Amino acid sequence: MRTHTCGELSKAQLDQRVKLCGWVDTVRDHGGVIFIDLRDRYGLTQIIFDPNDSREAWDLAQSTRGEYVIQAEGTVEARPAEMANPRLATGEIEVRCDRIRILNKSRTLPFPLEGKDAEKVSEDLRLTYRYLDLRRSPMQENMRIRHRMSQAVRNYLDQADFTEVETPILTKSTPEGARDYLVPSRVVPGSFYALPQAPQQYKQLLMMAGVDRYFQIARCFRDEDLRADRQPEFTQVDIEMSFITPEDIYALIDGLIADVMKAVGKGDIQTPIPRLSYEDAMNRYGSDKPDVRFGMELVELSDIFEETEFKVFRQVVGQGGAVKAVNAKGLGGVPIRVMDEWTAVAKEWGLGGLAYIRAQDDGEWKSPIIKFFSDTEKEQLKERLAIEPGDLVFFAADQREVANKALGHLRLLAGEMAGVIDDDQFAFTWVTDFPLFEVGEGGRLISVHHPFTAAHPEDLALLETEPGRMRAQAYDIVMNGVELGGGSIRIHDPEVQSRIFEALRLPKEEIEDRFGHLIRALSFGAPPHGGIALGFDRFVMMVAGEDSIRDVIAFPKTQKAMDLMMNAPATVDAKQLRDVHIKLDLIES
RNA sequence: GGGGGCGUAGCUCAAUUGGUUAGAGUCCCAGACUGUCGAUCUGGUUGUUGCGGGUUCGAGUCCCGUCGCUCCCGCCA
Repeated sequence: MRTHTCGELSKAQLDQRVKLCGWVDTVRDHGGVIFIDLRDRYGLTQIIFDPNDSREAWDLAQSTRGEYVIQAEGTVEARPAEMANPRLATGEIEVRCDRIRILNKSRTLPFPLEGKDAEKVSEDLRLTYRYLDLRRSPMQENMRIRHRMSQAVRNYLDQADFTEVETPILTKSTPEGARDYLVPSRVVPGSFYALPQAPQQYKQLLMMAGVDRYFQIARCFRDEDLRADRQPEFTQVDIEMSFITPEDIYALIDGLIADVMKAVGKGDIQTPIPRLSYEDAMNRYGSDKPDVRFGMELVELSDIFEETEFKVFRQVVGQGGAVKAVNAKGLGGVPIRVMDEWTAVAKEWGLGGLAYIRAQDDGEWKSPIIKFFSDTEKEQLKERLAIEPGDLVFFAADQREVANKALGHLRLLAGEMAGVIDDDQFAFTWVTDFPLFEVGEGGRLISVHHPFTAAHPEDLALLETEPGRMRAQAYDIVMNGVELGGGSIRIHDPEVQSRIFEALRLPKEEIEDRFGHLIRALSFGAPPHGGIALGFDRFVMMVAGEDSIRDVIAFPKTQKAMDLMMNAPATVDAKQLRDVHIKLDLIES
């Protein structure tokens, strides 16, 4: 139907007879000559119709409207120099057409695809007519970026001798973790499959199968509430390897990220990617996913205030808590109103309040608490925080975890306000040595990563005594303050695995029922193994410079997990329900 | 489950802090125009102010409920 695409013609094809197909982007009708911008995925080409060339074609051209699909035939001509359009790749030429076929008409679109309003169209409209939204060039570009990234991942892992294996979508519900999406069984009444939250157990079983190096670009499903970076179905680059230590994972992923970033033209990533222990990340950045594009690190001050006159600080230190602060360089001039907002944020994250010092340009400190500080304390503060005129210092005094987290959030606000976060920079970091357990309600242990995670070799002995202090052989990869992925070395000893399940206080029957196959598999010569999973949608989102993964997923769902285009989920026929043995008794009408 | 924001013409937004007949740009329709590329010019059509109640002489505006979209907390091993 076409000899060329709308993106490829140039002076190289001068005087050639060509056929183009595409969508009518805009029509500029001058009464005589008519200009049409013809668009396809590859670009935009100006085609012109002159009544003197073909009255018939000119008439048809005049009847076209936006988004009509046409085929046009004509000759490639150079534009006069002053008529060239430097903003178009094809801007030096145009196609003088004497034939046109209208392949399909289009109703007026429910929203504009181009122009100043196109970027602001409400998202529910875009989602209802997603196929139209996807015609927009930013969306086309996002789909291309995603494609290039997945290709780069496949190439890299293929060259590293990985085998891509598909694992089941219809699988089994496991306790803990996210809520499962369930699929009723027709053949076994009253039984349900679950869609995988991740191919976790399958990939470990593949190691026991001797696959040695597995990967999958895997769809995962979690029935939890949505966010800008969370969809009910999402994609992971899922990786597992045998006979490895964390170092092997770091090296592999460093290389993978560098390759992928290169493939999308985002330059050279410095490898090895720097590492931070979980403890350091929390102490220095107040987050397990630190944005390391800027400084403003958290500074320890507890020792300075052990015996201070300022009661609030002294008591916190006396009770084993921490006094810490951040020097938000150059923000000394922020209005009190902002400090009030930040105080509210501080309280949301558990602080009693937010003390601060504003170092004025003349060097004088303004602060509600400074009167309590001795000269020595002030001197130590100034030195340790490197306070200069024009700086803003804010303090947190609380239990160490609370102070860290609160300052971590405030640090991000401060960095943003100071304009020190470079949107074009991509800063990766590993966070290592996560704790194995966190302590939940009633002292109950919960796996921080998942219950198959191996403990740090030195810490296994603490399992029955101080499990809360155990470190895991678990790691996250973080990009610009966003958790890109995480993984761990897995337990390969069935006895250790059983001890962990017991420590998690899972009932014996449940362990057998839900994890029996895994423990059994471990007992048949399971190799030491470990892996990682990367959140592919987030990765693409960051590279594409979007704020939501919805913009890098072709057909995403709304915050209520609805597909507005397909109108899913939806009710089904009574017969379909009978087939799967389901009766809708609990729905209140 | 909780907190915040938004909902007015096909689209993007106004509408004097309760006051006459709800406007603008754009899109769309018609006409004019042979070098535009956000074409231009002239004219025209377009409203259940998300929905349902309430207060009031009077509601886009205030109150209650509800629906939808969105951001966040909880949740997401």
